[in-house]
Amino acid sequence: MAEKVTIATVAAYAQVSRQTVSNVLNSPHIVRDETRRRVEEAIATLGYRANQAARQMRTGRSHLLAVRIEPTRDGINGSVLDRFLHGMTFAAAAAGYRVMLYTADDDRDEIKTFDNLLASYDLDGFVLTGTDHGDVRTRWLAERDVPFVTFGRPWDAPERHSWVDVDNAAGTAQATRRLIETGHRRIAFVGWPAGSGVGDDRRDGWQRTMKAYDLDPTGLDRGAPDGIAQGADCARDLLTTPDPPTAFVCVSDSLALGALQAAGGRKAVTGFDDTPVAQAIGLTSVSQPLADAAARCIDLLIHHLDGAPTGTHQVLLQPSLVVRTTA
Amino acid sequence: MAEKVTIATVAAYAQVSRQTVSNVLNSPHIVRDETRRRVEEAIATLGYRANQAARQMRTGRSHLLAVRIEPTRDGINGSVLDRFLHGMTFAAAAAGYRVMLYTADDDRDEIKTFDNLLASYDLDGFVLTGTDHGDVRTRWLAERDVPFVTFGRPWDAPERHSWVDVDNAAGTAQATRRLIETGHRRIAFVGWPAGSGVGDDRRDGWQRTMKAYDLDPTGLDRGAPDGIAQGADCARDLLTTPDPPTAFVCVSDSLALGALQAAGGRKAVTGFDDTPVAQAIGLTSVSQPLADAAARCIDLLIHHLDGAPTGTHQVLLQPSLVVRTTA
DNA sequence: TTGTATGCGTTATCAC
DNA sequence: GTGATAACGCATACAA
Repeated sequence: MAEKVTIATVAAYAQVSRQTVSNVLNSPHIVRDETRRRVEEAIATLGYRANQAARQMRTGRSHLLAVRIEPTRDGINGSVLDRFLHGMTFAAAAAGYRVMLYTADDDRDEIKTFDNLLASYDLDGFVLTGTDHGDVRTRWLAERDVPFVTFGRPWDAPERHSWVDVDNAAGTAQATRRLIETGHRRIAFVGWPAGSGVGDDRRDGWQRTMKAYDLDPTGLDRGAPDGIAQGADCARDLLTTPDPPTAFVCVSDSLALGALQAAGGRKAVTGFDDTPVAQAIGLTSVSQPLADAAARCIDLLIHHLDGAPTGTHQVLLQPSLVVRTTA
Repeated sequence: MAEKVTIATVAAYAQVSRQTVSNVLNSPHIVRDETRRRVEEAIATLGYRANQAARQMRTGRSHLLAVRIEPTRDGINGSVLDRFLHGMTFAAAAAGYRVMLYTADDDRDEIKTFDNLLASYDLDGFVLTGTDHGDVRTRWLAERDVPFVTFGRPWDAPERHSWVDVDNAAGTAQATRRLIETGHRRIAFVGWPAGSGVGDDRRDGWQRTMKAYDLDPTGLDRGAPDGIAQGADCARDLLTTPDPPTAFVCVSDSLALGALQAAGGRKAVTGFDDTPVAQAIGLTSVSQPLADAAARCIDLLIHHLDGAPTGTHQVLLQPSLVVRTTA
């Protein structure tokens, strides 16, 4: 292991005081050019890197951001978080921050973890993936003035805090439009039961587009919990109606896969999230710009950290339709 | 925000010196029972948690572990890392450690990141997922006495460092046996090109099992880079031979999916990794005990950190075959 | 512009 | 068994 090189080491090497080294690092403009060059050269030669722990003790900032990692829930949607995490880590590193992981069983447990993380590691901020109606976690954080950004907007109060989200409605609208343009008229929607902000938003996009083209969505709407079997059930149910649909816009790749199986491949189907499953079976799906979303989350969070803590910011990103063989 | 509660706060509340509080935390046995109880009560009442930054400055240990997060490579295998990360984070937290993420483009870049992380954050150790022949990363870490554990064994020198791995050969052996027991005799292997430790190991499991049952594997072995199209190509190639196989043991779910498509669903197929794709389409696949593997990695790493740095440890875990509809 | 002194919260060394 | 003191590496107010 290389010797530990501190500010003192650099100072001695560059023949200046420790303070001057600190100035070069934190307020370069107040140091004379020639001195600064000498110090910078010493830093490079010695390979000096500031010790975060010491810096944190002094400044109270850890340069650490936290995000929760969830167990792959229903299996099919796990890669979404994966891509988001990678994007976050990359963007954070570019800004001089690091990402720390934590797990939690539920909201109450997560709040307990917030408390621990804050007390022990002095975390600078949190990125929450997803938020519910009346989220207790965001309230807890806000009450304590802990900086945070959510990926997913708060449905009950859009401007309460900063968030980044994908325009879900635009995604399903795009899928619906594509189906209409390729000749379909009876286009069904296989979604989640009403009540989830994201699901309702995606339903809206389908419904509005249908109406915009003077197509009647009545009776073409089904809702079920996420899952392949549920998607198949919904599709079968729709196919047995008097005037059955010729295409399905689905709220997730899981439901889409089910619909695809039920339809025997003879109907057009679109999914949502562009998961590996969609890529594997050639399912046309709405793709979220996850790396971009992650980067914007980091941007917003760091903006909160660095700049004035005044006001919140919202970012709405556009998804894109990845056309494959099923639509 | 609650007031900052330090050792001094606790000491004042419990009417003892700061040092006594520290003793209660680090060497409880040398403190008188009654005093210890009083201090512990104060800690609980005040909700005191040790400040990691300060502790780290003194002890040189950050209680931080790092792991690399990779961009979902070929799409289909992303969830494996996801599950592993969750398991790591969970196990680490239980032992009082936290997991930090980093990204890297290649080995050289990763080593640079090691250096930065070590210098800036005083990381306690690394978990590397996967290791190649003559891995420069493990050499770099070993040379500097940085504790690390790999998930995946070093193929060139099995006992050079501590690792946790899954018995790949046992996995394909199990799949092959299952196919033999259900009546198949011509069982092909769709693998990766020779040279990758993992791929060769999985091929061995198939080959050995065939021979154990007096079945001739000659001519039933194909190798291709990972991918659905490649799997389909291999399967088609095998199916046009004079005595075509009736079943395919595949080295990955991607290749298995391709084989499945090429065989038109009329042949038995098994995959490897039990990815969401396998779950979605009902593909029989070998499942790795990822949460367990992650926990063992953490165990080994912390053992290195706490205990004597003498000797290395190896853990080989058994995979299990998840039987679905394709075999 | 540069140098000096001080404290962040913790633990280790030493007297008591 | 307990309490004072120093030190970890850094950044800031202040004096030179």
